[in-house]
Amino acid sequence: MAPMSVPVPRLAADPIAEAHRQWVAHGWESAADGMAAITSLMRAHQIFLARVETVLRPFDVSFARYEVLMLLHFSKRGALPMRTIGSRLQVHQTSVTNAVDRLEAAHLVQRLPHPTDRRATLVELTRSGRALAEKATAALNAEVFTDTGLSPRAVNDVVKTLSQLRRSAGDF
Amino acid sequence: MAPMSVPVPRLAADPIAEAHRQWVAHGWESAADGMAAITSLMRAHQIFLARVETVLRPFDVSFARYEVLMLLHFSKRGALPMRTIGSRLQVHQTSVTNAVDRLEAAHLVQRLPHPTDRRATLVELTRSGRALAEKATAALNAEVFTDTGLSPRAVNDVVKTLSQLRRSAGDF
DNA sequence: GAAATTTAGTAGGATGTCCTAGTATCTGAC
DNA sequence: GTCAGATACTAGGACATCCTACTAAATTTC
Repeated sequence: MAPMSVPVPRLAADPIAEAHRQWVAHGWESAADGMAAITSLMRAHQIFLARVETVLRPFDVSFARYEVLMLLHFSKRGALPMRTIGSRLQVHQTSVTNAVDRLEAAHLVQRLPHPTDRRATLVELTRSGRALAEKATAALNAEVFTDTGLSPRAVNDVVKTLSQLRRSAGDF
Repeated sequence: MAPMSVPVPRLAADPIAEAHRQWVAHGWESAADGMAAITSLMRAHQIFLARVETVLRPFDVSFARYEVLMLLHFSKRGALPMRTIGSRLQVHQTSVTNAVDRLEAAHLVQRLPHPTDRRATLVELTRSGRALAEKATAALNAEVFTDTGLSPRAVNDVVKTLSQLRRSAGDF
């Protein structure tokens, strides 16, 4: 942190506003707003992912693996087929294989044969996996989710707008 | 695409709305909205990144490398120090090194010694790099940015809300 | 009932991101 | 002027994501 007596250096203008101006200057008015929206999304994602990963680091899980744990935590039996995990989280099967490999190595989940479909594999939360999910959630709630840096109204707007977007993209 | 006579299979409910319900059910009301907002952001990011990468694939550049090209394209001399690229794009120096390595291998940019600071390296857009930036932008404008799947009003709201957020996160 | 197709999961590889560590150079305090 | 600390960049490694290709098992078709 800079001492208070030292003026904070002038930061450059918002790079996205700058890009928007460039888009307009090049005659791409009709795409400028969309470009700004998508670029904003990319940056906001980066910012929040970093925050979340920082909070999760002491628990030795990534956000991707945390999402798997929570999905299992919320399921009736604490177990789901790999494939189901992939569709709920909207990630590629191979990403699920990767995440489950690591979770299993950390004894947070365990692979079990599916009782009726021998192609499928069930992923089951272990006792320590469930405990970790709860502790990590408490930390995320306290340190990230409760105060996102946006007003409650803005938070709601973001959720609504993006859910409209996800729906139009076939997310659900 | 499914023929019109075949009913579209019932998709599961929105997974984020479902997670929100779970959060509330577990007594985490004060964090539920923030969780939903951040999770929505993650999904929206994933959706748009995939769209953008699909459009850029024929040009053999990723979105990360495209951003570097555009930054150089918009600079006065078509050249910037590595470090400047990193701060403008808000990515780690090593990510810049990685992107520039690949862009240079594709002859889209070229590394030059900095005239006054021998520690620094200038990255300069080549003729073909500039041409590619223009063609890729035309494709992105036409296929992604002009129609994001959101209303113009929603697009503006997203930009405004997220810029407030980026500012509070120190993004500019 | 057998063959073709679809589905579930894994393996290997590419890309992008970050982190830590290391080298070279510049800056500023003394 | 020297030397300590800051700054610019690269190297190597950990993760996460996707893609293509492959095996095994279930389902559909005929």
